[in-house]
Amino acid sequence: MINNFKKFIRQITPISDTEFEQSVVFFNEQTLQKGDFFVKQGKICQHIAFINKGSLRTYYYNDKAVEITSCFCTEISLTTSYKSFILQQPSNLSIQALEETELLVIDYENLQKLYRNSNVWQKIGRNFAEKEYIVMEQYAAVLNNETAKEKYLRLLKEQPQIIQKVASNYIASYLGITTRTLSRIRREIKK
Amino acid sequence: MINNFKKFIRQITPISDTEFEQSVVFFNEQTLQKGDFFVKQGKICQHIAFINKGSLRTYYYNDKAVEITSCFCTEISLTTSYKSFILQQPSNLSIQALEETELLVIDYENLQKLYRNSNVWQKIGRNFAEKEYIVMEQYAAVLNNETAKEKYLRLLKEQPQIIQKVASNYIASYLGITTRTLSRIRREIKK
DNA sequence: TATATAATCTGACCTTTGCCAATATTAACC
DNA sequence: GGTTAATATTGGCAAAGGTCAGATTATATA
Repeated sequence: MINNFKKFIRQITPISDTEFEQSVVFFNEQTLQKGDFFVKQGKICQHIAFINKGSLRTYYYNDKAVEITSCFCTEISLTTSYKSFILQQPSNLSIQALEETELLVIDYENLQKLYRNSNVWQKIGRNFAEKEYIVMEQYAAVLNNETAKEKYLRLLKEQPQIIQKVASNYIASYLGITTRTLSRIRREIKK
Repeated sequence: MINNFKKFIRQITPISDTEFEQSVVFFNEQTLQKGDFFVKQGKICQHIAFINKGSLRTYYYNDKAVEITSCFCTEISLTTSYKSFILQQPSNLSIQALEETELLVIDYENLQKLYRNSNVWQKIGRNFAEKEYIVMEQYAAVLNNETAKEKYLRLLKEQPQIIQKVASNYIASYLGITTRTLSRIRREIKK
């Protein structure tokens, strides 16, 4: 787990073994069972996690009280209820394990410590924010420009594992469509 | 202009007059006339700008070659083609002045210098990325959950100046609707 | 294996929005 | 002030996608 994390970090920026060792003590291993929550709506999100194994789903309730999946988080990436974490305000998102999931977790205070004391960690933090931005920009462009079918085909291409693993109502809300439409699309595609 | 910028920066993080003076030499003032481009699609975006006065519109062409407005940028905030700037790859966005606009501009190399030498600027950089992320998350949630009418009413409430100032086809594409739909909505609202 | 439970799919119908072309309105310019 | 060009609105129709309830399939449990 630690090694995977080190590799992950080094894809972002060089970091010496020494500095990595000194930093990694602020992280804790955590295992979630399927259905366990990493973040619960209404609570302030205090953690960022590196996903070593497994996957999670991020969701919220919109103004019409409909559950909307906003993200599927998979191995060898980071997850958090980012807005809540940044602003230290109650989360509108919940994050729930889709299967048994191994995490390496740091809390807000310790991360601020790393930021204060290390330009390397500042850079990692900025890099994470930048990447999250790019992902979200792409997601918004898709939502704004593609038809239901196009969105589904895109997901099928870009994250086929998700479609295998995940309930269809989750997929539908992630794509901004209803299960009825999803079902229609699936039938069409079979041909 | 410089003073507005200093105030703006100090809302993000404390910075001494000395450090600010030393940093601000890396920024250049620039004025755009209505219609001038700050960024052109296809070119690598080399700059971030503080908008002291005026406003700009960010747009791109989607897969169907339809022009889509993705952002309206207004006074006392930052603008850039962020993905292009971060990855130093050709921009799919263009950014164009909607009116005469005063900018304070820094280029990529100089900003990297500031990042390298200053934890304060690292923090400013991270903060900018975080904010952009939050804005984009909100935009995606709106696109995913609201009807054409709801989106329009939201814009009317949150950025009424935009609706005054901007051509309706820009507004429509920003909201992910057609001008036909926008026109229908406007008529409805008149009552 | 039978039964209960949950997930998915489908039919019938309805609403919203898109498309295209024509018209009206506004702004720009000589 | 009249002409031109750019913007905005509208009508008619078609298509995409939503709603809801019932049918079907898959999954879990006794």
